[in-house]
This record gives sequence, C-alpha cells and structure tokens, in this order.
Amino acid sequence: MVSQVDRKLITRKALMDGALALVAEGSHYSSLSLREVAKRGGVVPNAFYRHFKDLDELGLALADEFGLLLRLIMRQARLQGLAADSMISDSVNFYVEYVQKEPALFRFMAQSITGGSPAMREAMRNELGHFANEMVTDLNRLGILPNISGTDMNMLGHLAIQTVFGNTTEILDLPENSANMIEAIRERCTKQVRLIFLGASDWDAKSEKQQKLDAKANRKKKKSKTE
Amino acid sequence: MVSQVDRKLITRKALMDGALALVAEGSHYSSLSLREVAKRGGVVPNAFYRHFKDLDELGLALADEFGLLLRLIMRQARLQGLAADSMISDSVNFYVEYVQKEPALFRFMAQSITGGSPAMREAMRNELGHFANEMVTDLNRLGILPNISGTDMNMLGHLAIQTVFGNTTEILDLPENSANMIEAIRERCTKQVRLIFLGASDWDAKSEKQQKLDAKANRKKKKSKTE
DNA sequence: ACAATGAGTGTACAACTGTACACACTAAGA
DNA sequence: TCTTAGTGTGTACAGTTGTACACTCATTGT
Repeated sequence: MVSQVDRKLITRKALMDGALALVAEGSHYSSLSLREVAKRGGVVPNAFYRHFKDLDELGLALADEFGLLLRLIMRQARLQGLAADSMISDSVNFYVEYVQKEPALFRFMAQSITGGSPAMREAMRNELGHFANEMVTDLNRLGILPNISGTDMNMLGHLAIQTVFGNTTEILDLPENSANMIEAIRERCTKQVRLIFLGASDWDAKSEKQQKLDAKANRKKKKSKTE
Repeated sequence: MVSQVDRKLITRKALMDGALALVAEGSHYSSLSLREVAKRGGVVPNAFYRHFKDLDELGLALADEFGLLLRLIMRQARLQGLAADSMISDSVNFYVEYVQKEPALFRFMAQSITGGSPAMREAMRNELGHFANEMVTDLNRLGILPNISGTDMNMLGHLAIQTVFGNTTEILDLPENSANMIEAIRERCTKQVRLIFLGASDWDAKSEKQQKLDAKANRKKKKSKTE
C-alpha cells in the first residue's frame, strides 16, 4: 500500500540503480540498452518511458545524483574540520574512501567525462568545476595562499581536483582486498597534491616575472616559426 | 594490381580508420557495432573476421597505433631541441597541436582510459606510463631537478603528463575555429605544468621533513578514528 | 461512489546485431 | 601450368533492439 507518487519515485530510483549496477559490472553506460536497464530495474521495457524519454535523460539524472554526492562529501569534509597540518592527506583519504563506498557512481562519472554524450560531458565538467570552486572558496576563507590572484587560484583549484579525480579509475580497477595498492595510490596522490600546493606557495610576484619572460620567449619562437 | 599481403594490410587499415572515423563523429568506441565498422571500412561484415577476432582486438590495435603516435611526438620534440627558458610552454603547445592534428586517435585514447575493456584500460595506462617514463629520463639526462629521488621523479612525471592529458577532451570538445579558446586552454595548461615544476624545485630535504610530520599526524588521526 | 488519471503490462514489428556456411576469384607456390 | 591458400562476398538465421498500440488496475480527486 504505497502512494502513487512514491511508487513513481521508487521505480525511477530502481531504473537509475539498475543502470548503475550494469555500469559497476563492467559495461560502459553508452553501450547499455533500454531493455537491459528496464529488466535490471525490475520493470517491463515500456514502463521506462513513464520516467525517462531516453537513456540520455536517465544519464543526466545520474549526473545530478553524482553532483549531490559531491556536495555531501564537501559538507562532511567541512564538518570534520580538517586540521591544517594534515589537511591534504585527510582530504585525499576522504576522497579515496568515498570512491570505494560508491564505486558505481564514480565509475559512471569517470566514463561520462570522456565518453558520454556532449551534454553529459558538459554536465560532468560543470559538477567537477563547481567542486573546484567550492574548494577555492574554502581556501580563501581560511586565508591559505593569500598572495595568489583570483584566476590563478581558480587554475590551482582545477589542477588539484583534476589530479585527485585522475586516480579514480585506477582505484576502481584494483581487485578487491588489495589494501596495500590502495595505500600506494593514496600516498602518491597525497604527494602530488602536496607538491602542487608547494608550488602554489611560491607562485608569487617573483614567479610571475619569470612567467612573463617565458611568455615573451614563446611569442618570439612562434613568430620565427611563421616566418 | 596489388600483392596479397598489401591488400590485407590495406583493408586492415581501412577497418581501423573506419572505427576511428565513427569515434571522431561522436560515437563511443564501446558502442560501435562490427557491421558499422565493416561498412565504414568499405567491406562486407564477414570480411572483418579475416583481420580481427573481435572489436576488442581492433581496439588493442588502435591502442598500439596511439602508442606509435606518442613515440613520434617524443622524437619530434627531441629533434626540435627545446630551449630551457620556454621548454614547458613549448611542450604544451606541441601537445595541443597534435591533439588537433589527430583528433580521432586522441578521442579514442580519452575514451579508452576510463571506458574501454579492462585490457584496453591497462594498455592505455601503459602507453601513458611509458610516455611519462621517457619524460623522466629526459629530465634526468638534462640534469633538471637533480635533488629529487627516483620514486618522486616518477610521481612528478606522472603528475605532469596526467595534467596535460587531462585537457584533451576539453580541446576536442571545442567547436572549430575557436582559436581563442584553444589559446586559453594552452595558457592554463602551461601555467599548471609550470606550477608543478615550481613545486618540484622545492621538493627537497626540507619539504621531505614536512612530509614526514604530516604523515605522522595522519597516522595519529587514523588511530584515534579506529578507537 | 464514481469517473479519471496514470503506472505498469503484453503483444507486435521492423530494424539491426553477431556469426555460421558455402562460395568466388585472384595472387602465390609447385 | 595447375593446385593451393586466402581475401572478400552473399545468403541465412536466431537473438536483441527501440518503440507503437491497446490494455489492466490501483490510486486519486470529486
């Protein structure tokens, strides 16, 4: 005895979970069939149309769900109140933990950034971009790296999240019970992010000067090439 | 009047190019059908089996071709003899140029790292890893960053190439004739790599000490969590 | 209490899929 | 020169695909 709107929400969720399950089992989202997904959701193929017009539309709904997960992760991380001396390794650990906790959604995300429909790719890029922006906001609020300009801070944020997210597939591809491998990835990733922030702390007026010099040399070279 | 082995090689190439063409037009490799690929290669479906057992096998052949392209890029970059003062921006420009020159292969690569079969993913990771190793060898030969240990140098190489390759999909998704957007990506990517190397130049004994401190704090936190 | 809304079902069909089999035709080797 | 090997073709078939149409039946709002 469930209300009609609940029933609808339940089936909708079942379809989304069905698609995710298939992805988690190794299929690529863009090679799924509507019938497969419907069957996995415990529903007849035609019922699919009561919820989504397309598999593309379902994909965008999954992208939304992934965005929600990201927001949840951010909130959790903030609540935990990371200590300054271990902020980077804590964040990386946090991320790795969530990838293992929600492998299907992260696998889907990884697939979609490079392989989804154009709309899908944009949606995923937006989610990650939002995540990076939030991180930059936090860094500013905490007064970390105060000497860096706004655009450079943005660049830094994107670099950091791109680096962390770049390890996703590798984590997911590990066989189960290989905690030592996970540990290795975690350490390498922490090192990488730490190196990035070390670079950022030197990314001040001095390096700006160097940058301009380099840019000039670059333009010169380009010019001589076209001649 | 072509020899039999030539004919075979020609058709094989046609099949591979057909698959790449479909990928370049927006399909995901893992959603291609054998018949589609055969038609695009100008051959009847059954003829496919004379060259590949599977679409997977064709995919691995394409991964090989991508590896060849990477080696070509490396050789070209070395021949050009990059100047020390603009080495980073030159390398990035070089990469961006090749992505635009071979969009299909790079699109295929981007798709395959996160979305191919397990064998495919591993093949692509190996190709990129080899590329990173070559880069590290060059850095060592040129005496750049002599104070960094072997494993850290490896980490650095992987970070650098992951950063550059991370821009691939974004470049490929730009509409044609948007040179200014390309320029923006090129600049951002150059900045990122420069920041990474800036961080690496400080990645010495001093930062190693800081790293150990952080690791200790991390262990402490973990312990208290499990209690 | 009753009509209506709408989630889920069953049947149907044309298009497409991978692949098995028998065949043609041409280059290679005797 | 004649046989052989091997690339490419044509036909065939069973399974899967997306989706249209007509339907049941429970939950809703009156």
